Amino acid sequence: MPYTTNDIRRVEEKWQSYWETHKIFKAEMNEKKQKYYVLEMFPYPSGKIHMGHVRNYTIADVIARYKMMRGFNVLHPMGYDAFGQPAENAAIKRGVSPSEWTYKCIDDMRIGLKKMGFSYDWDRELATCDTSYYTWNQWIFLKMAERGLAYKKASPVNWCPSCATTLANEEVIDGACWRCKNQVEQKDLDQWYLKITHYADELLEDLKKLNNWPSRVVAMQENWIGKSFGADIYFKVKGSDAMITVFTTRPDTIFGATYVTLAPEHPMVRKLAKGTAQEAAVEAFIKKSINVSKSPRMSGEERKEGVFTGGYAVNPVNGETIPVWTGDYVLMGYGTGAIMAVPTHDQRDFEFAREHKLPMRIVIQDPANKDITPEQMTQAYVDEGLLVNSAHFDGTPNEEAKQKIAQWMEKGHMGRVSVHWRLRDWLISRQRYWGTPIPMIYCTGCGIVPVPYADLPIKLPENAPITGEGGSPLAKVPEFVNVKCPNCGGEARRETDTMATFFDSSWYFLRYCSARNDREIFDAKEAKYWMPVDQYIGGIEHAILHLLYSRFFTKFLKDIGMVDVPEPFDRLLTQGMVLKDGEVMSKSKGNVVDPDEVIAKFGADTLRMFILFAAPPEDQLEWNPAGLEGNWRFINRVWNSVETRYAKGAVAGAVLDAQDKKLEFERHGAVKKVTDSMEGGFKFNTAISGVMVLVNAVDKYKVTVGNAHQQAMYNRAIETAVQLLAPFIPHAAEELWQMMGKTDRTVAGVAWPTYDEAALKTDTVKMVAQVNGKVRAEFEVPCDADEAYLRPIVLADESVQRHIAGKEIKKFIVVKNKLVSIVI
RNA sequence: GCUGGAGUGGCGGAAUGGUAUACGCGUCGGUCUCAAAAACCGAUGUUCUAACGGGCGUGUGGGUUCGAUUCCCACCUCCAGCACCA
Repeated sequence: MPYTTNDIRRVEEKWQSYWETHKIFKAEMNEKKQKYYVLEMFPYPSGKIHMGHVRNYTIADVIARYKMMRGFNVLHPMGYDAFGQPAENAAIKRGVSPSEWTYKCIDDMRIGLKKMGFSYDWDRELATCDTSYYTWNQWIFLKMAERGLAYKKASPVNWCPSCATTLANEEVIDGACWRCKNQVEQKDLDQWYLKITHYADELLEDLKKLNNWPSRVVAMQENWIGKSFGADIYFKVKGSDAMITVFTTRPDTIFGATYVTLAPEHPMVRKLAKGTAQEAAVEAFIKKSINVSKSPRMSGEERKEGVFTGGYAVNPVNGETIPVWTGDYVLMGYGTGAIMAVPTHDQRDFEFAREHKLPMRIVIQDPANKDITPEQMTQAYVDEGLLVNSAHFDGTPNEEAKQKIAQWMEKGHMGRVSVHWRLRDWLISRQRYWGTPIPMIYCTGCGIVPVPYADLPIKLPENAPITGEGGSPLAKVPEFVNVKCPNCGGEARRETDTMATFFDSSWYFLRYCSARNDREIFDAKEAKYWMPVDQYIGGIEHAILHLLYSRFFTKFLKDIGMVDVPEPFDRLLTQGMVLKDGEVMSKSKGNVVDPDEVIAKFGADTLRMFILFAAPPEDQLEWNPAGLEGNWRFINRVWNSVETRYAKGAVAGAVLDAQDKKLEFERHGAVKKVTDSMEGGFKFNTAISGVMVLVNAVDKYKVTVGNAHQQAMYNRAIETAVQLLAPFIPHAAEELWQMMGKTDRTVAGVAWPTYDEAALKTDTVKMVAQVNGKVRAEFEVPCDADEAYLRPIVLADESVQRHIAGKEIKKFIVVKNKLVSIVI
């Protein structure tokens, strides 16, 4: 009887319900047991689960089940990243409330997750839009505000006119909104920021601890934080007391500075131009540069535009007077918004200088081209060399001069050694409804007053008009806005901005540690036990922001004594995309495969197995219906083997014949292979192939009718195969386990099989002989045979003889149990 | 440009110094059947040869080694991320 579609449905429903009612996967703190925390990046509840979710969570589930069989106390929770804009869009489009829409989606997702048979502790399920969760967002915000890490600042922000909201720098991609792809504008607004830069050094330093993260993720974070060493240099403005501070990573080139360039937004630009012939030109240039959204300015392909400001500055190291320009290739947001231009040794300065006919001076000599003049240069010389035209530094190697000149300037008050970062503070204000209200109050008398902790939570009002236009919906709810000042009792207004949703996902892994705690954010003792997350699994798209923010929050919560780990995620696995016909599966491309349909036909086990077997977890996975059927066939073969050839109660004898030994060899070998594949970085594809090899051997093993010994040998081998398959195809494994009469425990709770090295040793071994690196013959020889034994046998071989052909043997190399290499 | 990764049969992939292509898919042949499907058995890198046997073969070119998919050097191609960050 094959494993029919009806069997699949019956078996899968049976075991899903068994696991749930018996709370097989409930996690409880137990100091005596070693814990293992497996976590997948929780989903945004937008509807049903898709193949990307299925892959992500199947990977996590196999790890969780495997670790449980290995005896760990496993925490494997699930929840929903439930605040966000799609809920508001749905509200506008369909007239349902964001809350109603979101909870409906959560219900749909939960059904999909349960159908896959994932081993979650459902008692810890959470949704970030629940008041019981976002209360603690507000708590964290207030704690940060107390320490000056949450602050309000008027500043130019990225404004998406289509979404009518501000965006973090991270949410602007090539000058467009990451969500709606419309052009982003610059606008001055009062906004809340989190001071992530306070942790810049720690966030960078501690990357060294993340040895079990993919190197590219670490590299991306390093890049994003962007620490640059160099010097700030002070240029006096000619004819005034004003000063321009520039930042450079190349203080060794200071004697080659032939002009200074300011970002168009730099406050000195207008001051310098005032009253000069350049005033009108400068004004026009500022207008043009600032109004143009960031994208063309940042694209790097544009010609470098700029104008002379009309002012001059003095190079502090040589007293030289040089012109001050403003140019669009200098960014206000990095460094000091001002640079010293050294066209001979910086490609951007070189292009700008050529474009605007500015002077150049060589200060680092190209050893291969010593006599070149600036006029002959076709590009900046940016490699190493000795300093020239640099007063008493002439002849110094430039790498050495970087430090020497910076220190010399610092001593002479011409500048100072400095460090600048790319990382900026995190803008979290959103003019949106479906998010956590920021717990702040504006009082005309007292100014900005934090909501007292006792007044939390500040609940989202249910009746806010959501139109997608005209700013924050909360501002249109008078009962929400109008409030008494907690300080003086006078009339006051609530903050109507909500928090960016990345805030919610920056600490949810901590909430899972005690998800039902209604007295505090989480139980510190539970967090101490469960943290850090041992294995985190998710998409590469979160390599920078989500992971950086989570690391930031963990460091903050450590500083206030809530957690004791410096980093939240010990190991990180970034799973690859699911493709169909070479393209990423997506609704917009119309090439999605619905997990539900696959489950209906082949079952969740087959789907799980296909996804794990078809590619290593980090690689892209090409959807392949034929492969899926192959995996279904395999499950069927195992099912048939148990159903038709397994017989309970057989007892093995003590003596093993050659066939028995071969089977035991395969059985122990498979345990080793699967265990090694799991331990060595979760190579599920090779783990599964290991079980397939065993099943092939089991099928070949012959049981003579009535031979109890052989029956017992057979039983043992197929039992091991089912155990090894339990993490991968849990439903079928449970059913087979039961069919084999193992009713005292579920296979999910049974111990992972072990192997015996002795069983992997055979009496004889096949060896090959190479002559000059080419295989010429095969031999069956006793295990561990040495050269004295092998030499006469190998040399007597006809094929070996032919290839030696009377020539002198220079070397005779024996690699134990593998090969003999003869060199002639 | 910078950073990270990858290049192996018809396809997904395996092997991290020792018989390249495990395992699966596909294809071909066979058994069973009135027939088909399913299932099972066998073959399957390429090339020369009637056969026995041999040559070639892991992106390209070098190197180290008795032996290289694996280590080293140079290059090519592709993918991903960042990008006028001074």
